[in-house]
Amino acid sequence: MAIPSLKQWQRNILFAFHNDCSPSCNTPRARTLLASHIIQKHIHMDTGTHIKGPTIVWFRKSLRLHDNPTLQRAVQLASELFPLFILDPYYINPDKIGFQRFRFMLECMKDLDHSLRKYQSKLLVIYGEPVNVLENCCKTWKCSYLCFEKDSDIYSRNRDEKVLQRMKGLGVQCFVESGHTLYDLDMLVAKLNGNSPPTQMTSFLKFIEQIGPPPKPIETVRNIPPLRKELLSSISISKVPEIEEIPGYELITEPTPCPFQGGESKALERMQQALNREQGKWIVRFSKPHTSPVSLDPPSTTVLSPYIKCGALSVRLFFWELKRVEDSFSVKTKPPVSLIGQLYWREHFYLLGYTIPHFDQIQGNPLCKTIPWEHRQEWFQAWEQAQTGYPFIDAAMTQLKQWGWLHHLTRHVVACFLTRGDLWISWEKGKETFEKYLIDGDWSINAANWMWLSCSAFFTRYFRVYSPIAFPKKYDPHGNYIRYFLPVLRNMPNKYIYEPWKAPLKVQKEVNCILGKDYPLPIVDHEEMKKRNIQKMIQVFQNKS
DNA sequence: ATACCCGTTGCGCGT
DNA sequence: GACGCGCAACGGGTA
Ligand SMILES: Cc1cc2nc3c(=O)[nH]c(=O)nc-3n(C[C@H](O)[C@H](O)[C@H](O)COP(=O)(O)OP(=O)(O)OC[C@H]3O[C@@H](n4cnc5c(N)ncnc54)[C@H](O)[C@@H]3O)c2cc1C
Repeated sequence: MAIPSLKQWQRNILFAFHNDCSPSCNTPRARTLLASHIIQKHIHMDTGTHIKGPTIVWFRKSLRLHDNPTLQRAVQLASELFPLFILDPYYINPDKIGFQRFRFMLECMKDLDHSLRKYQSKLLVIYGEPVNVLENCCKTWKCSYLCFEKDSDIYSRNRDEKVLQRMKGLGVQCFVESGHTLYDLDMLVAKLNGNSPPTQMTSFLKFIEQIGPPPKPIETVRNIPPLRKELLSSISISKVPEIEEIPGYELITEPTPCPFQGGESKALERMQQALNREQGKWIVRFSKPHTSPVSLDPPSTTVLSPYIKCGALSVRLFFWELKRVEDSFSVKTKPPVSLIGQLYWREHFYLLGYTIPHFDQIQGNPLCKTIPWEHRQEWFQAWEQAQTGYPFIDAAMTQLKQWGWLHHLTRHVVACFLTRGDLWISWEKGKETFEKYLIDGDWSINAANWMWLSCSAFFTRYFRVYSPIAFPKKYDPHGNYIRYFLPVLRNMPNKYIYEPWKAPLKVQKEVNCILGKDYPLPIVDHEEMKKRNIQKMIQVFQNKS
């Protein structure tokens, strides 16, 4: 297949756009509603006062039909519905979004498209700067309404602000619905009564206890109106692209297949499997700190994070399904270690990301301790490129790129190693790497956890340092995890699998792995760096108090 | 004001 | 697959 260049691709899309959307359609339009205003209430709001009109539902996250308040709102308003996804050039860039992350998102889009087609509709996919794309679409389709889900990260909030401005000018009324979090974040902010948000889990739990449980999921939307014929039959404008068709990704070949496929149907299936595991006992015994970082088939946690991140799975649905299972048992684990507890961690970090300025960086972030990290490019590269000489670290960084998902404790070990444990490099750098490669890469959660691990916020006991040797050895004495991701070490004897530099040359030759040639020597001495860095931490904490 | 409690997930050693 | 201690002493919340 011929791969179009970025320019060609844009041209094709614009061409298709003009051909498919002749302004001859004669649909009702609420011309009286000139002022665009945001309605931030949840779904039960009365739409009876609004005349039906052509409506765009702009999908960004929430790539699902179930429990989707934004879609429900759009369907209520629509005389004609345009399900739209915009491929924003800001994101569509292999330096920002890695192969697996982008692949996963495209699979979610394809699944959504597939579901929409059952209603004679489909996902309209357009490449371009969102504000301009939306303006074009609204003009061409003579839209009265635009519906999208509330987003909380900085880029999205700025983008959405610009969109609202532009739509106001066009007289298109916008509806912004909460849906990505358990609770509407603005409702939580209001409940703070001007107090700063909780920074500890125990305080957060008290805070939401007084609010009560999150809303129950709403009915899956089933009355999606058909898409107008010209658009439905057009191939060029609408097709969810293959990853090879995207400029910049065409030459990247998938290293190994990632075991996780995107999409709402896979998400629901995966959730069901988790709920049914050991007839629910797996759920009620779940205790996060006791799950194993090295189990791969199946992993010891749900791996619902990439689905939740894309909104292929609703957190409220997951919450209430967990609640249902828990209610049928008398003995169960509790937050923060339980699975519901994990959803509370997410909510907690979302609220912080929403309210704390510059949450994703050190500068200007009132929660983040300023630690004098020192950037060493060769060390950073060794970490990122799985060349540290510590097999567990390198195996983990290989898994990050191949699968786009790591167990929580594996994230701990590599994050600790990069920052306070060994390399003394800023968590901001590590966060960027994670953001790029993780299929569940999430602005708030990623930043919060990096601050946690680096003792920059929330957690301060800096003498608790993960050993890249002792920690994984507890779970995996034979190093099977390492052997799986680092084939070069596959035949290393158990005795040396975590510390191959200790293998005598004779052994190295026998197993065809010469240190410094086939596999790197360790870039630092962990014991030495740990001692030195704890001393640095003592300095930092003394100077501050 | 001050002391004390306790926090999802450390290590290495001793018992 | 248990637990207690030193490590050297964080910090928000509560009494
Ligand atoms: C340095 C670092 C970076 C991280 N970056 C991300 C990220 O970009 N995106 C992300 O989703 N998670 C991130 N996490 C949190 C956590 O590691 C993952 O959410 C979890 O491993 C996902 O696997 P799971 O779905 O099997 O989790 P489960 O244990 O099955 O938990 C269920 C859900 O709860 C939520 N959750 C679980 N753990 C956390 C947590 N610690 N904080 C907030 N929410 C949580 C997730 O949505 C997850 O899908 C990071 C952790 C660390 C230490």
